[in-house]
Amino acid sequence: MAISRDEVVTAAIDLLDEAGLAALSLRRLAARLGVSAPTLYWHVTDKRALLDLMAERIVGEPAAPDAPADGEPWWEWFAEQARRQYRALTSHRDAALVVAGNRPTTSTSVEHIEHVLAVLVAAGLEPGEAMDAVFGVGHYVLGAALEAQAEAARGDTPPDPDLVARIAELPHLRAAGEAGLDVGRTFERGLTCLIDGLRARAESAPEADRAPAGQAPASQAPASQAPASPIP
Amino acid sequence: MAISRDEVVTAAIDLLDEAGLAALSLRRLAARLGVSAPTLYWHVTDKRALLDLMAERIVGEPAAPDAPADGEPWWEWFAEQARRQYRALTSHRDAALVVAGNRPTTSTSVEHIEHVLAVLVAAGLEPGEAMDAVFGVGHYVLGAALEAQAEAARGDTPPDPDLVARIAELPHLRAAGEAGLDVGRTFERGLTCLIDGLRARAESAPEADRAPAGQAPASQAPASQAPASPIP
DNA sequence: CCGTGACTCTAACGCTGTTAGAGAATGGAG
DNA sequence: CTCCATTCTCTAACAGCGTTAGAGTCACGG
Repeated sequence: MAISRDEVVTAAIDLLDEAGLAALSLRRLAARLGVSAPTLYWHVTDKRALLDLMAERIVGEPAAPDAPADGEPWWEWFAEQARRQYRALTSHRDAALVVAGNRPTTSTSVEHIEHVLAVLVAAGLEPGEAMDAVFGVGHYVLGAALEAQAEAARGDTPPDPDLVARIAELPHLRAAGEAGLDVGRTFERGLTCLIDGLRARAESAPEADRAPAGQAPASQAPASQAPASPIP
Repeated sequence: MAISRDEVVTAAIDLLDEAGLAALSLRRLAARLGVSAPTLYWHVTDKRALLDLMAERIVGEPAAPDAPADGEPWWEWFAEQARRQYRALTSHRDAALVVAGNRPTTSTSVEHIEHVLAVLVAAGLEPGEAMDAVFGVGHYVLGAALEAQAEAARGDTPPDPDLVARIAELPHLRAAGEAGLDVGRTFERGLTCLIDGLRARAESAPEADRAPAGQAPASQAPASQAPASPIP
């Protein structure tokens, strides 16, 4: 019947979605493919290598535009890239853990990174700064996705009553709890801060370095109006 | 001889440092304690629970000051909190992975979070915003530590020559590579962006909410002078 | 018709987390 | 001193894991 490597990876991601990372064993994966466990070793060198392939496919899923659309400011476009990655990581169960444990420097995405760097350099950043910005946003997105899924995995477990009692005693913590916690909003707010800071750095660079790419000069402090995303 | 739970956790962290997370098995840990493997189940309910305890101790290690020192701006103090956590996570091998996979809402740290919230609220943030700021910085720190340790774990493996050849063809990526990559500097730059963005948000809040805590009004755009850390 | 490569199989190894249940030490009560 | 309960540790064993060795099947080109 001859299964292919892509089928193995696809089935592995399906199994991940259904049962989670802890239950992703080669024997179960093989059973799902109607095959014996050692057979998988013909298609994949290792379980580790399989996880690498899964991570590569998961982060490679979102087909992101390589540059801002006409009239779109670079920072909004950059924030959208981050949101896309966040969605990719949170749309599969435990995907953030899979990506975190495995090498993220996939060879196929190298061209895409180049395009992102081009946009950031055109916005006024040094190449090294642009690289650090890509990494920095990547770290933030990964950490946020990780935590979001960790909380989702807790889910059923009821919160420690002693803990909630102690929280109720502490005024700021209680006020924050009453304001409601939403992981999506938390992600958006942090992303906004990060990109606002990046924007300030880019705009403080000498004007000569900058291509007139974006528009809307935004001569004031960047965060005070029109942040990357209008979350109240 | 009667070993204690704290001894188990200590030995587990020592073993983690020496051998890494993959080699942290209950049998090896028991052998190091001069004890049989099932004995550990009297001190700890689960391996999962042991990892939780390890995570709790690791993130609880840095004894951070609960408020800015006299004359210290809140943003520098806040950045220092983040650096402390980053150092805690990177000073033990695979510590970021241990923390990532386990519940971070430790009951002992709840008072410390309250103090951080108090400082951020005094700086002009709403309680919900302050909570999101704590989470956001936490996500960033975790992601950065994760990636730093993943790269450290690669270490020996030589980079794919085909990949470096492709990178050499792409101008911005090559320029970024020539500028040199340093995970510490990447972390600092991202942290600066995040905190600058946060600072802008705090300062755009109505003045009435703010206690006259910090100083140095910084009436200009926050990022352009004296960012949280002076990395060139 | 035969060989060669692609693909799959069974059997097994050493390791893992975890449980059952039996023992040794210790310390307070009668 | 004896007895009992608690605390702590042990051996034996289970099911499952990733992984290797090596033999077997099947299609296809010469």
